[in-house]
Amino acid sequence: MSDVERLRSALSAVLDELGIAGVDIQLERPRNPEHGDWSTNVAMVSAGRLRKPPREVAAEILDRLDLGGAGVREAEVAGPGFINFRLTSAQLQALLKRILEEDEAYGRREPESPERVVVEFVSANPTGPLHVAHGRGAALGDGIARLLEWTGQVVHREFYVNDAGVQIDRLAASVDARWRQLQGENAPIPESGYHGDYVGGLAREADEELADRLVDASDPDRLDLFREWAVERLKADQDRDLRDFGVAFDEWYPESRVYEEGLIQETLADLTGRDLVYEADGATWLRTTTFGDDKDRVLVKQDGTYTYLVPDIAYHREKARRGYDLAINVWGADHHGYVPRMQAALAALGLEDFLVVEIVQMVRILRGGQEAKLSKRAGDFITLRELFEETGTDVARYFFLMRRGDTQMLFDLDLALDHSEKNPVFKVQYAHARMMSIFRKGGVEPAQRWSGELPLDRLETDDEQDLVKQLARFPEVVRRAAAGRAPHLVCDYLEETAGMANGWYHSGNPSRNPELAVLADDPDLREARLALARGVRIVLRNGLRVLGLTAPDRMEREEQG
RNA sequence: GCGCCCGUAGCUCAGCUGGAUAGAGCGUCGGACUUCUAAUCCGAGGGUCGCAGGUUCGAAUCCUGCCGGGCGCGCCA
Repeated sequence: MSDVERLRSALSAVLDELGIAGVDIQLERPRNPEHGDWSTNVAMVSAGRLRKPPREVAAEILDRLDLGGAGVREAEVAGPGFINFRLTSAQLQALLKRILEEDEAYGRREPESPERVVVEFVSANPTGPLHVAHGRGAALGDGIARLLEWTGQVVHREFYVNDAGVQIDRLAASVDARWRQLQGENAPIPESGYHGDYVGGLAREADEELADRLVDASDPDRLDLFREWAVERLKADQDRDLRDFGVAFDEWYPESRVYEEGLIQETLADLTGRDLVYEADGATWLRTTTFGDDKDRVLVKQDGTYTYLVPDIAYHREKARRGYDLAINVWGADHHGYVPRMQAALAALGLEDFLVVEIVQMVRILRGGQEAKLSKRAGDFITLRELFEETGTDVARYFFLMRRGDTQMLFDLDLALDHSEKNPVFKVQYAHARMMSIFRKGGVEPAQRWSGELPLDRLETDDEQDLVKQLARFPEVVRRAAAGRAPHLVCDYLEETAGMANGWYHSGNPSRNPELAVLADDPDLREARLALARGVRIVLRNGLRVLGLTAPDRMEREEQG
């Protein structure tokens, strides 16, 4: 049982005695250390029900509380009626022991009934290289997936491949135009086509790989060849870019499968059966307004073709049929207006609350204080690969994750390329490497699991006790980040933890304060501090893993010149 | 015009299921420093939380209205 849980159950018992069971017990860690390790507002919340002033209620609660049993050293009524608690040092030692015992599992949880969650992200059209905005979606989607895994959910990472739409026709036409140019024809790329330099490269490669099949092909056959070849080729490129970025999908679900497996007809029949479809103006409409959309939506256009909504509904209906409890989609900001109609359509199928959409806002890249936009390769955007090859994958991922996904972000390339501790990624990784360095220096095997008794009562300084409390917060940070699908909370926590650990380490610089050094002469003190260093190491490593970053044993010095 | 997101220190951003004196990093300023290999460390200054109302014992946080910025509002995808 953790420190909070002990305290919570003790408080709960008292509330029972007072006849106000069921009051929501909020325990929080006060910002101000003078307010103790834990603080609760239960007295203020229940003052109304007891018809007594909050401070009086607080005093009464304290009177009945079994402090020792709750792992509390002292408690006090403060301010308008807060009750502040300070933990016993035995309780602090127990917290650290738990970290050392759980080691690689510290911060993980295993719920009784795990949910099956499909996280769909990136889902870029296979019409060109991935750019930085896709990178943010990739980092965030994978970060959310990892958080859910750490909280015990069963996660499936899925990429929806739009291989059947108009965009693909345009891609094929663009490659075809480039190919005909190679044959000496005057064949301009269609206005609505793809004009990036990479299309020329595709045409040349297709010419080599498909050579003989192209020569005799009719115009429509050649377009089909290009369509099929280019989609496979670009999909493979995207997959390679993502893997090199540390993101691996469990499944690439092609839109064409929705058609091939007859899901369109099934879905339309399902909706029609629910009396939610009607004909008007020569088109077929879905009554999404019944489910909160601001207007009804067309399913089948006047010309008899489907709107993009149809395959999308069919696809998400299929996700539910595949047995997932929850679908999380990470979408670009340009699709946010699409969320209400999609959710309305799913609600129409009895799938309300099945789909959660996380919106990823735009990324601007800042280099040398100026906004960078141009890329030689892609024409009008910076590719994801260009970015992470320049900064390294750890840095790029972290920078995307350290901001909330739903706000626009400025990606400061100068800071990303800075290898000092100004760069938050390196600050955290240095702190980890620093602990590993101490282990090497101290002749300790870091992988070895802790067992037996440790003289943890020797951790007496404020820095040390604060650090233990900080490490104890980690599981709660993971839980909150997962619940809010907000990896940036983990980044904030890691930076704070690294800062505290670095401060602790530096204060023990042997040239200044040898008595504070981790590797102290006193064997017990040394052992206790090494245990704390190991706790720091565990939390930083696990935190970096949650984010999908490496936790280096040592930092490589930059090459000269 | 309507909808969504945003507006917090010079800059980039946390904090937003209401809680005690609003935080971090960078930059600035002032001191130290050559190691427990570690590309430094310590400290200081810096805010009408866009504006105005409202709810509340208590509002950066919730509600309303403005102002400013971004995005979206197709029988396009």
